Amino acid sequence: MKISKVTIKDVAREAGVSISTVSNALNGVDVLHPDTKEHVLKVAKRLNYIPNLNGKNLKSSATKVIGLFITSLKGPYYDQLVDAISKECEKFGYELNIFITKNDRTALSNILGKRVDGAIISNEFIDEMDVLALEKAEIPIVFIDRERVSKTSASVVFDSYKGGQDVARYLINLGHKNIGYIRGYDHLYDDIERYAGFRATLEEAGIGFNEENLLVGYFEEDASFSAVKAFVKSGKELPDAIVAANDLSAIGCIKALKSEGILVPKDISIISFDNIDLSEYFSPPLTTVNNPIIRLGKLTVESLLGIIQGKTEGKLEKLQGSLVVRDSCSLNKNVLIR
Amino acid sequence: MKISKVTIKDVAREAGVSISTVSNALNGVDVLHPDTKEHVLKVAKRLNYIPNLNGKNLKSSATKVIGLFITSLKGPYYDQLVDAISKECEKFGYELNIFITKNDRTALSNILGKRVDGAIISNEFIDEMDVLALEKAEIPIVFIDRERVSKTSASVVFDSYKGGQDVARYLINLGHKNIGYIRGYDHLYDDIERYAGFRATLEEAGIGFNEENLLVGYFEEDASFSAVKAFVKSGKELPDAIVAANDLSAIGCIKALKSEGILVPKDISIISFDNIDLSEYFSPPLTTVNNPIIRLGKLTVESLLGIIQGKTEGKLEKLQGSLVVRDSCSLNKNVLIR
DNA sequence: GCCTTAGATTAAAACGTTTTTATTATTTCC
DNA sequence: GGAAATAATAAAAACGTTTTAATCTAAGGC
Repeated sequence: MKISKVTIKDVAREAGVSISTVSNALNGVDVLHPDTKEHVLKVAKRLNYIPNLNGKNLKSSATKVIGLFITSLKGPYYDQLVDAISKECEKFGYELNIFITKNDRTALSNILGKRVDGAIISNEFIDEMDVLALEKAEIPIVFIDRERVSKTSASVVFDSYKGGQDVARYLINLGHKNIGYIRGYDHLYDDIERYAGFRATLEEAGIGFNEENLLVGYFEEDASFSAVKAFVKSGKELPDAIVAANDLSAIGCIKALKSEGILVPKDISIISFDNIDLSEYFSPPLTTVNNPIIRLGKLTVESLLGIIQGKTEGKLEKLQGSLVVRDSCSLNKNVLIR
Repeated sequence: MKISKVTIKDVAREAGVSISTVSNALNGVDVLHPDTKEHVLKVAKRLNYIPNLNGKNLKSSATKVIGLFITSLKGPYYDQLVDAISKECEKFGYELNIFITKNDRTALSNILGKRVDGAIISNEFIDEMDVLALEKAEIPIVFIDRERVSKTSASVVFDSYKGGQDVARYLINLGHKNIGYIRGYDHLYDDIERYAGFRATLEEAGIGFNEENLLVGYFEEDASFSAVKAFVKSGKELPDAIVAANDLSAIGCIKALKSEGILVPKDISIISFDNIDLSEYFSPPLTTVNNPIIRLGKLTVESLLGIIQGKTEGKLEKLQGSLVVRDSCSLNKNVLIR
């Protein structure tokens, strides 16, 4: 049934040489007579020989592949991130291998199971203990969802805390005092940091936060839509402004408001994070904190390759964003009147 | 430097049994005394043993992973597709492993190099000869970018030809005669089929096509924007309607027109393919052909697993879409006047 | 109590490579 | 022209598993 696969042995037999010679010819170890090398290569090609990677990686454990372990690829944020990472890997001659997984075991088993030379991890489900195991095994890793540094593991993150501060300050400067917040997932680095920065800044400014105005949108458009819709329907007093944990949430939020006849930014200001492409041509164009996703992706790969090649040790890099002002926020009406 | 990895041998030594016993215990081969099994498992856990996948797959070549070989993940279309595929794999206990590659060699080498049990291929760069090699090797494969069937390879495609016919008929019924077209990539199945269906329908209706109205937008928003912008700037007579090869192209097209003061659908009708989420809330909401992406993804995985498990042979499945009428098309003004 | 059988475990072969070491053939040196 | 160095190739060990075949021990059968 199963067609017998052509192995290095077959090539050796067909070419009339030993398997070591074939291996050397194929891997460019410059020790062979040019004629034999050429001959072997020709035979290998004729037989359509393709090396078994399991055999190969079993012996010489450099796979030349880096693994990206991520919980989801959905949405424009990951689009950009993955694209940047992929391009950068290609540039350096590494293969990228993406694993979508919420299950930390598949990550562990693929990383420690030596299918990759190094890993990029954006997977909050890998818990502290497993991270420790990875560090102990001294496998090159870059985290983009947590701050974690060792000799062989680095972190590249967006300075979300600073982002949270920025949006809070911006809204405060516009005269807003009653500010709501739509969180994403409260176990995610970016969500935690953004919210923390926001709250801290409010506190510094002596402005209170009404816990009733804290919604949850799971970084998604639909969930945010529902949450906001429900809030409005409940008849509670609307805040002057709302911070959304990411642009997608802001979009869901604005759509919900719109469906209830509430206008942005006239009746309420909305501000968010990421600056995805869509935020520019959504109506209204979103005021948002630019997240340098592409640079983050590039740096991640560079950092990882540095560790893999033994050139650098793990370190923490925190990338700064900047506020992109568009049309979704306006001065507080009360301030205007005053 | 490199920390020595714990292998099955270490577990065996520590547990005071042979490596075969460890292997049997770990893989649930029911031949061991329950007590030994339990003991071995406990030791393995204590040592944090994780099997080397290369060693494992070298011997017993069932990897329980399926590979997705795809040229790009960018854009909402692939978002949905990959998400559907991923969920379906998980459902059946298979690991999904995504390779972004324009380079057919990495695909070939990973598939024939036995890192996967089967492959889903959406990669036009894999040429006919290599496809033949894959079929000859009898490796389970499902193509979603071409029609190709053998005992171990299947195809699941969207009926793009029919889609092309549908949009053409719809525009003709609205009274349009001078119709333009924005193609994607003319080596891609969906692009070829859509355009062919469109042209054939025009011909049947006795309506000519002006080759000057054929633009190229590479399935992207930006490229389409530029192409349309250039067309308008050139001063050529605008068609009554334009078919865009996908929604993203339509969006770029509409934005370009808008920037030149041309209104959709008042001045010109735009129709496209895919029905991505965005098409609903873009302004104007797009009239487009619904592409059952999620069903396509599910069917792909089911089909592949059927082949892997030897239950089914390869077959061709062609999924039908349907026109979703929104606001980007209108009756031809000339018809109205008449 | 001996022989067979079943149950439990182990030893050894195999998977397809790379790499280290060994072998053979050729050249260089004086 | 023989020893030593060099070049070219091959043999064998190793990587970490699974699996097949072999061994050992205890249990039954008579």
